Amino acid sequence: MPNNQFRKGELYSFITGKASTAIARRLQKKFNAASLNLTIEQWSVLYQLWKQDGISQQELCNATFRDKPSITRLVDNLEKLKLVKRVSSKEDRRMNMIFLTNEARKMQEASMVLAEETLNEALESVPADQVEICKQVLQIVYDNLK
Amino acid sequence: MPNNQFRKGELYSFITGKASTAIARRLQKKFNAASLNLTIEQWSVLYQLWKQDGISQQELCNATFRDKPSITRLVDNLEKLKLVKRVSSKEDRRMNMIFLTNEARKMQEASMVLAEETLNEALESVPADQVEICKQVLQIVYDNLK
DNA sequence: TTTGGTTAGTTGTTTAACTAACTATATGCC
DNA sequence: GGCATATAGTTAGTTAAACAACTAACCAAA
Repeated sequence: MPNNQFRKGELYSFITGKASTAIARRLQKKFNAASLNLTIEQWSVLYQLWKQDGISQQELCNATFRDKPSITRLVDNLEKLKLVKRVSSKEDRRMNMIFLTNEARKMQEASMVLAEETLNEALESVPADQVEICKQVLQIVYDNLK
Repeated sequence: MPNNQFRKGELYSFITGKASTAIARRLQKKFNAASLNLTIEQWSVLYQLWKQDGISQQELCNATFRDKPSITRLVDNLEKLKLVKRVSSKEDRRMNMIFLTNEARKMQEASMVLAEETLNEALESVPADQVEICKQVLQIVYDNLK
């Protein structure tokens, strides 16, 4: 049974995800305005490290839904900014464990405030139960395509 | 009143839109498998032209939520692929009207079948009313941040 | 008619995504 | 021990996004 409730005209924006783009752009602007010298992509990597420091690049790939070359470059750029450090693992010398610097740790508080602020602005006037349903649908979509 | 029903751990994936990324990646794979030599971004431009041929680059910006440089480059690449043609307007010589070639017109049917197929796969087992709510929430999010 | 502001589009630069091809290390099997 | 295979990460090349600075054309008011 086809589950496609999209009229033709709506197909494009669901596929290309204009809402999440808009959220990312808004957050980026807040970062810039606060002189937080970070891209959203760099922030998404730091975000995982704030949750757990010292994980491997492969674990960052899984956590951020990126492939290995993307993480290599993001870690390159974060290292140039002196926000993370690669430390090769002693147990398995193929692996780099990625560690936050003190400077990166200091950015957590400010950036998380801006991220939550952005979500509040995005979800203004949306009832809580509808946000919950939306989250569930997006999760199922992700799982369906994984 | 804060509307933020996100536990911290979910914040990132809502902001960066892993679901829409997954949809785009799936559709791109279908294009490649079908030897449709198109990126999703190029397809999103053609999609607008299939709806209405001969619109300006500015109208493409609005329709695809992109800025002008992005559309300039996408049209550049589509022109290289001989899928569109720039025709400068006679009424206003600043404007380029973008027209599909015959080759591009031939791609509509096949690519739309793949796009709808992708959406059906993405939304499998999601009840219609929940899809409807999800669409509404994403639209509100977009409008809130516009 | 010219000056100032606006609109349409282009170019340059940086960051990132994706694919494919690659190196180096680890592991498991004979 | 030696070989095949898998895993971790890097490099190269193309496409695209975001931003700033730019050119060209249009338009309106002095």
